[in-house]
Amino acid sequence: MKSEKISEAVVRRLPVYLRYLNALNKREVATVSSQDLGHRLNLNPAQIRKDLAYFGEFGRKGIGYDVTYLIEKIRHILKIDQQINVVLVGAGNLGQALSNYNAYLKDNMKIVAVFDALPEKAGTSINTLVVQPMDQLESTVKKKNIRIGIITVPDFEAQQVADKLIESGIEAILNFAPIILKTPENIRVHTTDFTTDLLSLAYYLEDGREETEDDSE
Amino acid sequence: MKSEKISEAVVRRLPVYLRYLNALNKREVATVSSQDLGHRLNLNPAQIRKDLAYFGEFGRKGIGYDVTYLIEKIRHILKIDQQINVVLVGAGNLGQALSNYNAYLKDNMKIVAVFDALPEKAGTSINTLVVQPMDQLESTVKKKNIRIGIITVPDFEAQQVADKLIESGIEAILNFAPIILKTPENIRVHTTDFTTDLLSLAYYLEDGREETEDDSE
DNA sequence: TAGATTGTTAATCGATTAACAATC
DNA sequence: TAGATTGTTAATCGATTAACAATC
Repeated sequence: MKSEKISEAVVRRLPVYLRYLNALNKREVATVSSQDLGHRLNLNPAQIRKDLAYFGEFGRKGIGYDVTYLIEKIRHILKIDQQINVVLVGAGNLGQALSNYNAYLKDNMKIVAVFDALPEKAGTSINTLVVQPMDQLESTVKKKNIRIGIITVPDFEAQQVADKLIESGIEAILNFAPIILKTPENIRVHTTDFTTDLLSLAYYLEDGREETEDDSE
Repeated sequence: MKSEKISEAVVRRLPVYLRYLNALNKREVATVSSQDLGHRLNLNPAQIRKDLAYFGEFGRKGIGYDVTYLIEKIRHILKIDQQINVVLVGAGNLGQALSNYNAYLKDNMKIVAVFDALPEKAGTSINTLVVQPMDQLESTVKKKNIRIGIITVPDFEAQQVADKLIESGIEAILNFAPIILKTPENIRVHTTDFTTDLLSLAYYLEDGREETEDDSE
């Protein structure tokens, strides 16, 4: 166990480990080696061992990692050994799609409220949740102890919504609008942008141009 | 202009540059410096210059970059100076949400067909597109010259759908299912996973534990 | 004991940033 | 000419991978 700063790359691999460990657990596999994990997840075994070692000594030499124990540890590291409540702002198709993931997120994260800026959306239902108007955001965030906000509104509304979320006391934001949010530095923001993903994929298309095809990977 | 291999990090920044350049263009800003761009996009100006320099000399010393010229160049690099046709498989909420982005993607990428594995979905409509059954995939991909596939099916179907897409002649895949697809190495795959994003955000929550808060960033 | 596998240090690799001559 | 800004090389930083002693 060392007290180095943990890079974001490491943190983003933890949920990937967790997912596969959960699958192993379901199959009642008791133990897994960094070798196995690496092979399955296309990662270097040394990297996996190093990632985990940032947080403690979870394995046993000669044996590997106990699956249920490691699950427990990663859940603790990710702070999802307690339920984390999430609010979603933007009750459009994307918001609706994401709220379907609640089942997947049984790892103790849960979307517990949905808001929309359009007053006429208020009162409609998304899955089991009733869409609320924005003026109830702060009170609901506080009442339900909501700590993470998801933004699925059009880009021109996103900054305003982010501001309101932060004002309401949210600690982290997952932003689906294709803009760079201005936020205080104690608020963690991840932006995930479908169009960026898709446009960058086009780069890798083969085509009739004189590109050198030394794309070694 | 050098002929080094371009890293994925560089390629993923190009659409980000493009988006902001388009915004500048709309505002009829003629010229932009790496300084300006960096400030707006939270990137180091040297990095922006270096990224662009991989592909050519697009700027003018003492002046900066001509906005419309740079847009043209980046569009060419990303290969979206021609229309790229995209197929979406999985007509659920997420598929529907993504098909709404067609308007955004006016940069010459377009979702031109939607498929679903469930026979009863066939014939229903998503935006202006009629959902087709899977057995029409290959013929449609060929007929419409579709080159990229988006997978928005449940995780247990994703590998199968990927196989079919590849068989049909697709060159790249954007995968929204939380699994690691096995694909031939000439097929480019980007996986984007909502649950990974959300779980990794939880790590950054402040809480009552003895975490050292040297999270310097 | 022999074989397997961890945790960790050292080596490598790659990406970001700084610096600056060239030049508009 | 003076000021601004590029393109590019060199320096720095950080992340990944290899190697191996410790040990189950």
